[in-house]
Amino acid sequence: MRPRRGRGVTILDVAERAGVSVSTASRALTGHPDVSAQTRKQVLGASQELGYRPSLLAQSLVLGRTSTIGLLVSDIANPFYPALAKSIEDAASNFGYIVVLCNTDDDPPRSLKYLDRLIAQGVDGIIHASVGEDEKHLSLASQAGVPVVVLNRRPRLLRDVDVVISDNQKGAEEIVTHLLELGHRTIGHIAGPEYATLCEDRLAGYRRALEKKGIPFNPELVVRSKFTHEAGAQAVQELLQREPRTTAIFAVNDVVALGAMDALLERGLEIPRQISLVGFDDIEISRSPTVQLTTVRQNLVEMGRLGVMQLVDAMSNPETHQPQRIVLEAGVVLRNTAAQPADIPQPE
Amino acid sequence: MRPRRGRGVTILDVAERAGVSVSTASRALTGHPDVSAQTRKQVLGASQELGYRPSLLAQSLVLGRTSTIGLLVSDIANPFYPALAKSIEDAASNFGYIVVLCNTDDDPPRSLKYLDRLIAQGVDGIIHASVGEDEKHLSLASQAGVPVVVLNRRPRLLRDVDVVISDNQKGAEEIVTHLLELGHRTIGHIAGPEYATLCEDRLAGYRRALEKKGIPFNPELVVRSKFTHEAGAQAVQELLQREPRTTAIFAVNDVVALGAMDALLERGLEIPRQISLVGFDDIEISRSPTVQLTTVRQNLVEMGRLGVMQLVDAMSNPETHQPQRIVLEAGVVLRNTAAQPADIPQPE
DNA sequence: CTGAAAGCGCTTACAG
DNA sequence: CTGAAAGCGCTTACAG
Repeated sequence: MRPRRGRGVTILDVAERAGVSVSTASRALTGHPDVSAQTRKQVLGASQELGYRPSLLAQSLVLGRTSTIGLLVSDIANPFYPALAKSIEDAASNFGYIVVLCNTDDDPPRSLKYLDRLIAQGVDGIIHASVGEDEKHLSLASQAGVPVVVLNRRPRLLRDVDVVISDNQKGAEEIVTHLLELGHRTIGHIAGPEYATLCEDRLAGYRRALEKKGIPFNPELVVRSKFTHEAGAQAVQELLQREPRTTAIFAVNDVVALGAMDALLERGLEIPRQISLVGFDDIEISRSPTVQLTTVRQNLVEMGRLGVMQLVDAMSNPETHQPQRIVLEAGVVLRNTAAQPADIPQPE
Repeated sequence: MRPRRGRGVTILDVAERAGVSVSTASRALTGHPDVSAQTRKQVLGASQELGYRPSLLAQSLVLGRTSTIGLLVSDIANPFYPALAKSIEDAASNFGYIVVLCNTDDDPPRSLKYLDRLIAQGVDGIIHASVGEDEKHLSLASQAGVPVVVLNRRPRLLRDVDVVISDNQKGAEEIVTHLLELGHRTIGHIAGPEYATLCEDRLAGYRRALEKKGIPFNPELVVRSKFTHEAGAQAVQELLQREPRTTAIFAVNDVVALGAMDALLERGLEIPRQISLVGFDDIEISRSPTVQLTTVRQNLVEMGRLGVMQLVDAMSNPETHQPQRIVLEAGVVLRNTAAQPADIPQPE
C-alpha cells in the first residue's frame, strides 16, 4: 500500500528535516513573526527540498474556512451565464477564492441537493444565480451560517441575503416604450415562467409602458415560455396564432428572442420590416453582425463583480456585514431588429 | 463568540443525544452493517432531530478523498466551453463529484497557480481542457498522484494521462476537401497559435487536403490568430491583404470564423456568394438560422462525458487504470457559408 | 454489537 | 523564540 496522496510530504516531514517541532515548522511556514530568522530559513529550506505542499483540507478543518465559494446557475450552457460565471470566477480568484460550479437546471430538488452538498463541503459563501423555485432551500445556507448573495432575482421572502439585480421593470418599460414610439400598437410579450420574479418585473414594465400610452392591456398578447431557444420559437407561433396582427414582440430575454427570431424567419417574416423583435440581457450573440438584436443591456460583468464584493464582505465580516440590495441600471441598446411597423399586412 | 459554522452540530452531539459512543454513531450514520437495528434507529433519530450534517471536510481528511474534481478551461465565456463544461458537470454529478471551475486564460502561470491550488485542496482528479503552454505544469498533478484527463489537446510529452480528442487532422482535411470539390483553389487558413496541438493538426489536415489534390501549399495563405472573435476579424483582413484572390477561408475554429464573418460582412462581401467561410467545432451559435456556418462538428457532449468516465475510472482504480487516448470522429456539417466560387472578382 | 483510542494534517493557545 | 498538547470533525482497526 502506497501512501494515499502521492509522496505525501506532511508538515511532520518538514519539521523533522529542519530539526524543529511541528509547531515551529507551522509558524515558520505561515509567516508567524515569533520565529527566529535562522529557524525560518531552515524550515523553508526543508519545505523546498521536500516539495512540501500544505494540505488545504487540514487547514480548512482547523481554520474553519475553505476559501471556496459555491456558484449555482441554471445552466452554464445557456449563453446568459458564461459571462456572469467568468466575471465571478475572476473576481473570486482575486480574493483567493475558488469556485464550485453547479447547474441547477432550475430544478428545485437539484438545487437543494447542491446547496446541501456545498454547505456540508464547507464553502465559505454561496452565489445563487439560478431562478428556479428554490428560495426556501436557500434558508438552509443562512441557517448554517453561510452567507448568500442572490444574483438576477428578487427574493420573495428571504431577508438577510445580498441581492444584485438589474432594474428589470424599468428596462422593460423602456424598451416597450421604444416600440410604442416607433408606432407599434399590437405588441406581443413572450413572458417567462411565473415563478421567476424577473419575469414578473419585466411583464410589469411592459404593462406600465402600455398604460402610460393609454393602451389597454390585452392578456391574449402575453404568452408564457420557458427560458430556452426552442420555447421561444414555440411561443412565437402561439402568439401569432392568437393575434396575427402583432407587429412587434418583446421577449423576456435574448435567448428566447433568438428562438423567436428563428421561428419568424422560418415563417418567412422579415425582421424588422414585417415584424419587430426585441429582447433583454444583451448577451454576446445578440451583438453579432448577423443578429443585431435590439435589446436591454444587463451589465453581467458588473453584476458578477459586485456579487463577489458583497459576498467577500459578508464572509470577512460576518458580524457587521449589512446585506444590501444593489440595483443596476439596464438601458435599451438600439440595433437592427426594431423599426416602424409596416402598413403591409402579413403574408399568407 | 458564536461557533464558527452555524449551530455546529457535530457527530458528538448526535452520539450524546442517542446515548452511544461517537464510533457507534459514525457506524450507524454511514450504514455500517454491524449496528443493531435499535441503535441505528436511535442514532438516525437523533441526527434528524438535531439537523446534523456531517462535515465533508473532516470526512475528506480521514478518507483521503474529497469527491471533487478540478476543471481547467481557457475561458468559460468563450462559447466553445460552456457545452463541454455542462456535460462534464452533469456526468461528474452523476458519480457524486462536484466540479471546481478554473479559467486559465491560456496563461501558463495562471494554470500553474490553479493546478497547485487544486492539488493542495485535494481534488480527486483534474480535467484539463485549456490549450495554453502549460503541459509541464500538469506533471505536478501526476507527481502528486492526482489523475488527469486531457480534453481537446494532444499532449506532446506527457504520458500516463488520459486523452479525449477529436480527429482534428481528419476533420480539417475533410472540410478543406469539401472546399476544393466546390472548385476553390485559393483557400486561406486562419490558423491558431502554434503552441496548441489542435491547431497544428488542423493545419496539417489543410495541407494534406491540398496535397492530395496536387495543389502547392502557399504559406502566404496561412495567417496565425488567437482564439478570439476579434483576432479572427483581424486575421481575415491580413489574409485578404496578402491574397485578395482568396475565394474561401478555413478558420481554425468557429469563434474565429465568426469574427472573420464579421469582418467579411463589414467589407461588404457576401457569404458564400463572393467568398466561402468554414470553421471547426460546431458551437451552438454556428447553428443559428442567421449564421448557418458550414463547419466540422466536434461532439463536445461526448467529449465531456467520456472524459469524466475515464477520470472516474482512474480515481476509482488508481492501481489498475490504464490511461487511454480516445479519438472522436469529427465530420463536416454542411450549411450555408460555403458554395462554389464566383467568377466575379471581388469588389473595389 | 459497542467503545476507547489512534490518526487524517494541520494551527494555536499555553507554558517555558 | 520554541515545544508539548489539545483540538478541528470525522473514521476505523483493535479489543472486548
